Amino acid sequence: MQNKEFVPIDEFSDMWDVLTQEERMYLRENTKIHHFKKNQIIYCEGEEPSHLICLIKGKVKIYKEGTGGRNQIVMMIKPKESFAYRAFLAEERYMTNAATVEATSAYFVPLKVIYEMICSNNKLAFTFIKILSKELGKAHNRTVNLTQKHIRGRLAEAIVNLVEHYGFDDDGVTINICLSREDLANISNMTTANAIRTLSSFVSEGMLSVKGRHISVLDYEKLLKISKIG
Amino acid sequence: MQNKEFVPIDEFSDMWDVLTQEERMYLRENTKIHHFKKNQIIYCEGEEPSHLICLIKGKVKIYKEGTGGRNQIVMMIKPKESFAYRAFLAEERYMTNAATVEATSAYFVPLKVIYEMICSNNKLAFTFIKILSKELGKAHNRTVNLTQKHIRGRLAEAIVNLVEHYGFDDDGVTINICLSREDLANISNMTTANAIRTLSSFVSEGMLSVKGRHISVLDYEKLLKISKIG
DNA sequence: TTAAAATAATGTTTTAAAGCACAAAGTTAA
DNA sequence: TTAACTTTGTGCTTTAAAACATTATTTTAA
Repeated sequence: MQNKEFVPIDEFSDMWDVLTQEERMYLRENTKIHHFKKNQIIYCEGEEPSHLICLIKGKVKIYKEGTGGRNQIVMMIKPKESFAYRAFLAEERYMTNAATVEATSAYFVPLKVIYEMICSNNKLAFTFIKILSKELGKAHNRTVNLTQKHIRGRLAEAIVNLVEHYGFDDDGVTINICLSREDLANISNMTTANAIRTLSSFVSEGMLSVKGRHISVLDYEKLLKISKIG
Repeated sequence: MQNKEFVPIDEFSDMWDVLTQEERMYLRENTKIHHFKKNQIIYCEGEEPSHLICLIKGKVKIYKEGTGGRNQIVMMIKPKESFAYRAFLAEERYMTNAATVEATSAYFVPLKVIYEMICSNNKLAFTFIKILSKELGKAHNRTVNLTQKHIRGRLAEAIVNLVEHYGFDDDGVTINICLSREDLANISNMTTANAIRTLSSFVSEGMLSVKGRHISVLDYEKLLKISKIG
């Protein structure tokens, strides 16, 4: 069941540190690995949740389809993070879609295995409580940011969040994620044309430099300031 | 510690059904009751969370202060619901403010008591997991609704949500909550003037009738349709 | 290696909603 | 019972962002 290329799931992400040796084995036995190409859909709104997914490598966007084909990205996932479990825990169907933004490998754990372990291991239950509480706080923040800030503030904040989440490449300035202008727009709640325009003005103001989809941050302080003022 | 006017907290809200007899006693012994007048602030952004609050009677708004004095109401609380615990579970300070919208009584339970019980009672942990998961789903929905729908859709949706949450008075049409136009605007992400205007047009279109702050729903289907189309 | 498609870039027009200003009606307080 | 204040209601003006249109530039595929 385990792939020899990869370490076992319980050693990969520290969210499983709280498991007993027995539980770790149980988790390993029930974990499978799946691979996805770039821009592949992992799950869709309305489907029944079946697995917790823990990213090994690659990047994933979680988004909701809005009116008129405009999507809203509600969160971005990076390696070691898990997703696709919320709907199950709420006893709902998926309310979001998940798609890769680059080639991706991930552990798949049946949600009933997760459920059993949450029921028998308090510490794991608390791990989920904490993750969900933090996510809920972020979601409230995002709502206010996206509804009250102007275009420049929204894009600046989106870029700041990408920096904080994915960090920089070895050069120390290039953000370690490549997104289309459309995805950038869907994170910042604006049209693609406006994302392009606003990104260009950030470049001409000397805050960023852009090479295709690679964004480098030249003046982080200024970016932060714009993201706060709105 | 208990007030004779009110039933014990564990009998009042069914979220405590999962507690053992011993835990119930422990909960009761540590619960106090507080009373608030209309428009009183219960807690503020930045404060250290100390108590879980369970509403006995009255209504509470949870809101974030936005730019330029415009607040965003992120949720409304009704009797039997609990709040003020998210920040504690996420090990953060409050990110929101809470204020009464009418005279309110509430149970106050120290969060360390809640923490102890979550750690010792898996079922209670799961209760919180489920509540948080559902809230997170709602928050994602709200984000998309508030960012993508137009004014009429946003207000219609806000009113639909109020109906679903608070229900009707005995007459079967008047929504069982009275909010200022400003609060209505702060739920639907618009200016007060636009809330007033849009509400008036809903009235002149025969969907609603309004007497001061009392809103009656005359054509729920139409309201629902507008809330969905945007 | 050309064609087709997707993505990026820019200019122009339109519009939804904010901003502003002011009046009327209710409330609260002195 | 005035006065002061808050809330509600409207009209007018401005503006931020969407919508639309068109042209480059990449990327992908045939």
